[in-house]
Amino acid sequence: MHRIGMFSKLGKVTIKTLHHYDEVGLLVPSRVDEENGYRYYTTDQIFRLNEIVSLRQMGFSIAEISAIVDGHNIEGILTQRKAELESEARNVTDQLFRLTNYIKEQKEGHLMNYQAVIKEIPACTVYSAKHTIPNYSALMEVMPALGEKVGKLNPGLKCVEPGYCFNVYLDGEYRDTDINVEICEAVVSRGKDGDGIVFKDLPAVTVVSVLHKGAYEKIGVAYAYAMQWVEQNGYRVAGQVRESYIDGIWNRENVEDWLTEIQVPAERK
Amino acid sequence: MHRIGMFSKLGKVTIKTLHHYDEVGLLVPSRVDEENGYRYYTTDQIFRLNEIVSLRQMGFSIAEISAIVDGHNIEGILTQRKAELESEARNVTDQLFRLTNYIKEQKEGHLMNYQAVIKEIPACTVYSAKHTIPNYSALMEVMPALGEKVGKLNPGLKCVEPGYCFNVYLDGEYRDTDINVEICEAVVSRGKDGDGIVFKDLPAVTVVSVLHKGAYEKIGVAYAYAMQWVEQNGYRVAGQVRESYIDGIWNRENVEDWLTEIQVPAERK
DNA sequence: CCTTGACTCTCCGGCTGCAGGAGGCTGTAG
DNA sequence: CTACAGCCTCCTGCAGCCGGAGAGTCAAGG
Repeated sequence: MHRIGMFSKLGKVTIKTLHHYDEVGLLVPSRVDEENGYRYYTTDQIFRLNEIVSLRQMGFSIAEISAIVDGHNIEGILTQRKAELESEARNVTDQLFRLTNYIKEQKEGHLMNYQAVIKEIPACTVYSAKHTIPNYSALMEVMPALGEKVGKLNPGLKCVEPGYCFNVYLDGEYRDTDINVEICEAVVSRGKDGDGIVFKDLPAVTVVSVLHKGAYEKIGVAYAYAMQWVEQNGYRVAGQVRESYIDGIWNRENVEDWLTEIQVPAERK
Repeated sequence: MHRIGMFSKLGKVTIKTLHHYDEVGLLVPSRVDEENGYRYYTTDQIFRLNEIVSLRQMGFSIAEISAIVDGHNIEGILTQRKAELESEARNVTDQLFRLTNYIKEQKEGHLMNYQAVIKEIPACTVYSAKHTIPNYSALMEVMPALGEKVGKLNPGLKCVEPGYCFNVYLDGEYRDTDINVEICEAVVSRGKDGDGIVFKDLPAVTVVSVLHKGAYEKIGVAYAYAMQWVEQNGYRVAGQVRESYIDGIWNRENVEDWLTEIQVPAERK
């Protein structure tokens, strides 16, 4: 029989840890003196302790270890932990990727105009319409007109708050004339289709998001940054890029205050 | 100006998170209504939020992010985080290795007689003596005799508690006759060398530890297990193996109760 | 026999980054 | 006028211990 200090040296764990394992019932001393509360352990309990330490070194939680040493659902717990570890491994590699990239950007003296963030866009219902417009500035005429048309077709239809209105450029290449674009705006419920307007339910999607502030002319840089980020950080483009309008002419006078978000659907390579 | 709910949707973070960032001063609303305490955020603050989210996705702590966005010691924090991540990556790979192995052992129906654990053996002072003994059972005569000899040479010298007494087999191959062995026992302080006895200060060392219970005859299996474990889990033997005696004939009558620990100094490959 | 010092006990608080919930005020739409 | 959503401020909890306070215990030395 060893007192706790001796036992802690034998097993090379701290007294606090032994206290804790006692408290949660994972490793209960074989005898506790009723008078003074001293804990006494047998040499044999080293085995149990060793098993616990071994499992903790594989990253199992106390609850899981309790189940394992009691023989409950061992296989399930092991395979689950394995899956967890694999996902952890992916995460760490990802973080390392991003960090390395970030450090490189810093060193290159990039002005860090852009910050890429991974986001989950929730599922939503949108109305959409495809247009061919002569040039980019024509967008600002088409969009309000489309809003009105939808309003007439579906009186009382409401957009979501905050607004989520985005375009998808359908051309396979860059064009500054005769641009094929699909305009989408999120609404709270479906409405009637018609007159080129179609309602759709979009699933949730993971995107790489890059914010762009200011005039639309320079938005190409934000696109470039987003695409490069996706490539350099081990992702792959997994859908159509959305250009979402947060602030614009409708609520800001000053062009410098306009705010646009590039959303690139992405998944891990 | 957006209220907190709106802003949380814009940035795709929870209200709780925004509360928290406000509390720790990382992202303070640009205006707080004095009457009702409502928080108001500007659209511009999305940028700051984005930067914070981006850094959190790389695994920085709140304190580190505060320092980074305030421009304090950016480079140091980044490189430190990188080192952390690299060590995390190694850890996860290690755990995965061990777990995979453990699962395999389970499936093979191994009786799980042994459990390997990584331990840190603290630095200690030992006396040691090299012997050539005719066979293994002779050990049990040599060891007590050695203890007495040391005691005479250094009266009052004390061993550490709990005892740490181990052998190192010096032969490059297995032998069951004329065995070269070094006997070591940890003591609280140095003493006089002499008569084949040498005091040494051993540095701390990381070992893979395997416990063996019962007679010494079958200890070979424990050795085999330990060595195999080292190999299969991505480690490399980094020193002489120690065979440490925890319980034995001196305190247990029953051979079944004897307890020995194989300590294989190991380092990551 | 008394003191000292090493051990042990039981609370209690803290760490990280929020989440969840209670209880109560606010603001707007019907 | 009444819902009802939205917001506020506490307070607690999580996981696995660590650190410390305050107090009792035990064996050895003077």
